[in-house]
Amino acid sequence: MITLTEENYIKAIYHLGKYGVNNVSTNAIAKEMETKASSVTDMVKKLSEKRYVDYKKYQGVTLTEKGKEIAINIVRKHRLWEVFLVEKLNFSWDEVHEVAEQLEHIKSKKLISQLDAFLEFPTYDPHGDPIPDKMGNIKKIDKILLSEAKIGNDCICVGVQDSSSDFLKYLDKNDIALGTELKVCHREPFDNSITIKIKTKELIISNMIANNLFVKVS
Amino acid sequence: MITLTEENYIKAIYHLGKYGVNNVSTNAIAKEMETKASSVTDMVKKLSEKRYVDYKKYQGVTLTEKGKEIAINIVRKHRLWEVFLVEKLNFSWDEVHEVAEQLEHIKSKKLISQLDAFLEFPTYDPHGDPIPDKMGNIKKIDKILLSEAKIGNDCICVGVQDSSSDFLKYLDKNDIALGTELKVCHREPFDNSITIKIKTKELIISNMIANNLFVKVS
DNA sequence: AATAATTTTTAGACTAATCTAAAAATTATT
DNA sequence: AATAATTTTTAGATTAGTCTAAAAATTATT
Ligand SMILES: [Mn+2]
Ligand SMILES: [Mn+2]
Ligand SMILES: [Mn+2]
Ligand SMILES: [Mn+2]
Repeated sequence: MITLTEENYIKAIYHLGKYGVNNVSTNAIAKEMETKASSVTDMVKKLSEKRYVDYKKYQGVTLTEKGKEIAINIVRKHRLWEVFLVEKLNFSWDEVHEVAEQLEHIKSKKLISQLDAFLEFPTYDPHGDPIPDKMGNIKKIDKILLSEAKIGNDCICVGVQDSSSDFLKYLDKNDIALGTELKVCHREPFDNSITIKIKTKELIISNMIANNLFVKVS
Repeated sequence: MITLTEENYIKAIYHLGKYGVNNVSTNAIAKEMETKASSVTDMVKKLSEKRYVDYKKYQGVTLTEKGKEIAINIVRKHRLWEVFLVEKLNFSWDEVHEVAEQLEHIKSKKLISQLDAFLEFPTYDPHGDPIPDKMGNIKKIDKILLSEAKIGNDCICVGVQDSSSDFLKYLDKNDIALGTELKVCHREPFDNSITIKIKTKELIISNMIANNLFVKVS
């Protein structure tokens, strides 16, 4: 049996290892899990014994196939629940994460397959993140950060890097949602802020904002 | 903060104290929780310190107002989730309990109030048990056990005492569901089995079955 | 190559929840 | 009222997960 805490560690390792990093460090995990490095070492030993990770002292960890499978299944559950909360229970996209963190640990194969069907097999969650299918396959889309778009580009918002409530509320306030079309008009060399145009309205956004919004150039 | 385990103990004490028993014994709790009496004593002390129960050594426990509130809220969540699973996710009534046991511990006020609204404020769960409202009020209906009905009574099934999978599947097999109308035709003195008529079909059911089915005499 | 800084691991302690075995209290039976 | 049976509590261990402080290993800087 796998515990809730083990699941959370595996998920953290998965997220940290996602972008090419294949030896996730103890400190990185500690930061992600908001715990101490010594606790991570203990847990990592246990995960290693249970064959969820490969671990060599001082060398960090990588998920085994078994570990990766578990991680992807948790991510699938998390994102399906987020869709449910937004689509069926009228949550806004900045309210769902916390609840999904709890719901993702509910153990029932049937629950998830029925939920998936009930939601009509969604492929993206409310933040534009792909939902792994039953087999663990994840659809990749070619999105770039708005900060990387070129002047003159016509873009469509497809996701967020950061899904903190503060950031999502900022987007709401400025009428930016997934699917919103915008044009990159100008980049200010001094601070890398950019001017974008949504419909007829111009808006200046900081580099930090642009660094957290994914777009597709159309 | 209240732990998942504490919630389960409080719920067990609530269920055991429901029918007039006001000093729930250590052994009764141990049996309900499938644990040892010594573990119960430890937990009961903790619940007492946290003011969820009143406890005097060797005298059993009763829930405080605070404890009762928590218990009722868990029951509310459990039953709402059961309705969700049956109505929206096509679970059958013998499959929901186990999953609801997990879902009842999810902590989010908004989740439950939105779920309640989404389900259109149901008052009974799939087993005929009343769903407490937001304020903790529980509707009482005058149901009796089928074993207590008199010969000649026209009845309608309104609930089950036992909601084990075996019992519920027996009912399914014999086309007995909540809302099913039946007439009590005969009681066999030897074993207290009774003959009932559903529509035109006669069926003999054991005393044990009749003891676990709630009906309303119409 | 030596030293300094950082990261990681170990050692030992703590809390929550559980267990077994034994002691104490209560309840039932003679 | 004394004894027996049962229930409940205590004492002492165990496991999961966490922490602080110190030791060991790795990496960076001179
Ligand atoms: Mn999320
Ligand atoms: Mn998300
Ligand atoms: Mn149930
Ligand atoms: Mn029920």
